[in-house]
Amino acid sequence: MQDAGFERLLMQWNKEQNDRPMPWKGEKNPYKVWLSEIILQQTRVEQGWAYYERFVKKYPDIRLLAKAKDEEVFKLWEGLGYYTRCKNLLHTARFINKNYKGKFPSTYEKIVALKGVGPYTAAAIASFCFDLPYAVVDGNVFRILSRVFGIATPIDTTEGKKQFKELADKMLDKKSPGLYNQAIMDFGATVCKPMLPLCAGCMLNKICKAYQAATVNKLPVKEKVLSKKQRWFSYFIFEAGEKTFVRKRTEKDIWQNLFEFYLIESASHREWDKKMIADFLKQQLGIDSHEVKLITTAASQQLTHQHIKGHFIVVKLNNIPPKLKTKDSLWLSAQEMAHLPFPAFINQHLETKNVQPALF
DNA sequence: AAGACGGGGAA
DNA sequence: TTCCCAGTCTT
Repeated sequence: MQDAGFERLLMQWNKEQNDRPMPWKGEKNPYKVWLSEIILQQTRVEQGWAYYERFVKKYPDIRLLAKAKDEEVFKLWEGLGYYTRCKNLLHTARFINKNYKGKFPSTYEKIVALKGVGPYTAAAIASFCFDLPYAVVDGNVFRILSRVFGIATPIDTTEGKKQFKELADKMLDKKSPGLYNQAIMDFGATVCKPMLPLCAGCMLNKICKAYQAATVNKLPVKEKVLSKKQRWFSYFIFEAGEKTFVRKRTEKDIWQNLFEFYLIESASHREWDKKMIADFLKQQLGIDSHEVKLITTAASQQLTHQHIKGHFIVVKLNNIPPKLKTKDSLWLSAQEMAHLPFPAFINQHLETKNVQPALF
């Protein structure tokens, strides 16, 4: 395939027009680059920015991160999503601290072997920190290459991934891989954007196949359509004295390692009134005496593959029922709870003051 | 090869 | 609402 000076034009754009400041830009410290790349996986720069700064401030080096308590790190990650990233972050920090004496590995093979580090992240670290010739292939690169070279191969297929990776490797500026990788991602984020790309003023529009064919908004091609699962969560917030019932989500599901209240899940909408609550508490938990303080209106949150809806029901108890004294249950004060990470779905309820009691 | 995994911003 | 984001891991 004719490259038509893609690399030269991209680097020219970078030199003349790229003005995109980011806290990790130009960073050579592999710990900080690694941290930023993990935070930025499937996450917008604007969303990850403040998280990166908080992490660097709290854990200036990998040793301090390795020695931190799990809950403390998860609390700092709270709200960022994809929480296995946080789990792997801690695992890898401790792994490097123990096995590499705190020194970040400097070869691609060793970097890509780290938990939570795939081909993209390894290429980013290797090129930014060690000037190794590995091309990053992220969402920006798929989009730019498919448009500039007019490639309609679906990017979410094995064949597509292979084709774009080969092209990306071919285009890479082997003399300055770090600069090139930074440039192509900045270009994708600021010019060759997913929606409303700035084609008119684009320095590459003369060589861009999609621009010439007016197919920019058709590329890149994705084959799969994602289906969404509907779930309904009824959260009972049990309060006994100053303590609230809380448990850790350990099952293989969303929000693993985060905390929550007592959960009843149903496949579809479930409405509660005082009588249903009384029956449920009596039959399932052996609770005789209680006071329903609040039944919220439906709360809702969109996730990528799921749509979560549900109620929060605040119930005041006179004492802690035996059935809620299991091994995985915690009864905590508000202050203790404040140190724990919760899903955004729950935090949005906790922070919302406009919860209005349902009529009952 | 397909599915799972969050949350938020923009259109 | 839908799409997509500096992807990776599991099944």
